[in-house]
Amino acid sequence: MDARKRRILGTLIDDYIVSAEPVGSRTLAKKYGLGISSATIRNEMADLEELGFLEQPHTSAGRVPSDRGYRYYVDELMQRPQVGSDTVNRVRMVLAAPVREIAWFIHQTAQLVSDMTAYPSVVVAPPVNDARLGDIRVMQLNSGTLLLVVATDSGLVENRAVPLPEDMSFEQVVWLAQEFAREFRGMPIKELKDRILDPLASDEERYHGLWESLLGWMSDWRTNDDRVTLAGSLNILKYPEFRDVGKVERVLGFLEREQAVEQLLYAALPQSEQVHVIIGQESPFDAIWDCSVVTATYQLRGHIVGQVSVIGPKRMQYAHVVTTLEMVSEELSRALKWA
Amino acid sequence: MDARKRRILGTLIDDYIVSAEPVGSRTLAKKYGLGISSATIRNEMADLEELGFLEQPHTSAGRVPSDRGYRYYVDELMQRPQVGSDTVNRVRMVLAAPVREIAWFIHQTAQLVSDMTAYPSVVVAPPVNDARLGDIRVMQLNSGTLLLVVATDSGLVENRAVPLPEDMSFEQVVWLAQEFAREFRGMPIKELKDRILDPLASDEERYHGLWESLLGWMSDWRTNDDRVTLAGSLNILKYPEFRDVGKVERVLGFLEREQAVEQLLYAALPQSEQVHVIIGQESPFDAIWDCSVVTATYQLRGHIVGQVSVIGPKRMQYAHVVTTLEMVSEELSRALKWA
DNA sequence: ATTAGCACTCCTGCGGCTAGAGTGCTAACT
DNA sequence: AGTTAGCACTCTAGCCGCAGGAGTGCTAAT
Repeated sequence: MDARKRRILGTLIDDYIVSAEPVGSRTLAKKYGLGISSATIRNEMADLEELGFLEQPHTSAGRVPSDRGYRYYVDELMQRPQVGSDTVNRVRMVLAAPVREIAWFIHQTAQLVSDMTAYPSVVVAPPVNDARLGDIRVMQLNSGTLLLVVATDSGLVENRAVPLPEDMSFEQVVWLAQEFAREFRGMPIKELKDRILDPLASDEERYHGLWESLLGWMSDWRTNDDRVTLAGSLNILKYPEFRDVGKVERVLGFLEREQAVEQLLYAALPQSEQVHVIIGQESPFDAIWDCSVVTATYQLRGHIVGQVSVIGPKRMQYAHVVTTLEMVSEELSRALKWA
Repeated sequence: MDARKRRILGTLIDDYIVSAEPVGSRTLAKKYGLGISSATIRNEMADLEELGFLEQPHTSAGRVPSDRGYRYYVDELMQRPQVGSDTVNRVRMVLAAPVREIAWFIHQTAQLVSDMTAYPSVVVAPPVNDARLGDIRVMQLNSGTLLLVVATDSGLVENRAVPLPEDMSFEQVVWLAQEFAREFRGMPIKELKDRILDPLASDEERYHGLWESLLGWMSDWRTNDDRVTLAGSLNILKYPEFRDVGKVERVLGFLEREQAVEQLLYAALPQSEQVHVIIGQESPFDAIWDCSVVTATYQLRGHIVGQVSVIGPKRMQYAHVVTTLEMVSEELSRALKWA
């Protein structure tokens, strides 16, 4: 893999990323001043194909990058652009807004990223399981209905309306919730749920049915659903590789399966700082074998808690996406400093 | 418009709804035992075309219903099926779940409807403006951050995290929120917001900056955004009329414009009980001229507050959709009885 | 090692053609 | 007078073959 081969491969991919058409030796020689003739390029391209970096849709078409070609491009060739300060400012403007619930930041980020990259974006919120119980508040929606609001120490919030038990007054419930919060504050939600499911715990029976309601509700807290926010999914319709409705259906259908998405992006977690790229068949899910996924992680209190991610055709603007995600995830971590 | 013409028109539309292909006289005569020859049907179809109920894609194709044809079908011809008790039960099972926030019901309903009809579904939540201020609670997310929870009397809930003002203690904030709630409880949110925007009100300045924060936050409450929930949008990809990505983009793009959708469905409000149908070019939005929209309303405390709706190709299963929506909206109203 | 030249391959697009479906009209029938 | 059989006509979808073009691989010259 000498310098010239790298140069050719890089240029070819650059061109294919914007043109979406197989690239021929002529195009490469003419359009970009490589200083070598098309014949030489042809030879090199034949080599590159043998090495597995390029593919030919058919004999007399130009070359197209293979998964492996993209991989090499992403790992070695692509040149990351500088992120414009106006872009950074835009992100900061949005995320530096008055403090909000974490869920709000997640949504904004997804929206922002899909706007900035013109690909669909997926953002995974911090898991509830790892968080600890913060506080509980009760309010009365109307005569027969209560609203319970539970917060974790990490700023995640969940509301749930419940009927007011007939044999209890509102004040009793408030007191009960206080007791509950006092007893369990600081306990990891996961542990709390485990304990709830332990039959011994319910033996006590000391606090009426509502105590159980509270416990039952906690255990019902969807901790793994609902973590995934999708934005800009329609962006995918813009790319010619998805002119076929069947493909669109497969990809968007996949993105709606939250557990699958979460599992996919889980792969990005170990690589702490690095932005993680999944190209085509590197994915365990065949529904997105025509796609690439770029993922960055963000942090809350120094721990990685979630992912910001972009999905698009394999012919993706990797350089732009990678730098954008790096920047956004950093800004998101910063914006969550308060939490 | 004699009985036979009606019969023919009805059968033709029934067939077209499932086949999606222009229907010829032969098909009609053979497949359905109409007891008349194809020649007679041809004559009748020519009449029906002259009357504006049918159209011909081209000379030697079968006939296709026109917007007017569908309209007549919906108003006069279609036979509503009985809703199976198992279907009703399924809906009740979902909606009769332990009491939740209204937003939860809206989501569930949208999901349910798109599942049951296999079309995208849109549900509009009750407007915040019409509701009255219920209660406010404050909780501490962490040392520097508060969570405000505001509920309306109609069960709508909104959370907002805010920074704790430096010169106030948590207890002071709690007290302040109580005061605020006490002073304004029962006031329509709209009025509250108007009052907030009135410069005179802020003259008082009696309760520090946080009072203003509270007011400012109230005025920031998105009352008209966020009312629209979309579910099952991918369903549209299943129908051959949307095999073209451009069309999909137009329609789904439209559905993401919440204000537009709200405005469209607003047309359904006056017709209280009735299910409302918009066919093709009857819509003021040309993005959905290839579509039909069926809308039912639901109630909260005896008032119509929102819409449950389905969008699909003009060749829609009107009978099924109309009865389904009627049933679901009724069940939704019932499920919201507690609010 | 590079490059010009050339024969070869394969896709794409176009025109023409045919088969099939469906119509409208006419004439016969009840 | 309404209905129906028959028939000529129309229009499309699909297929074939063909030419043009793009791109390749190979060979021979530089």
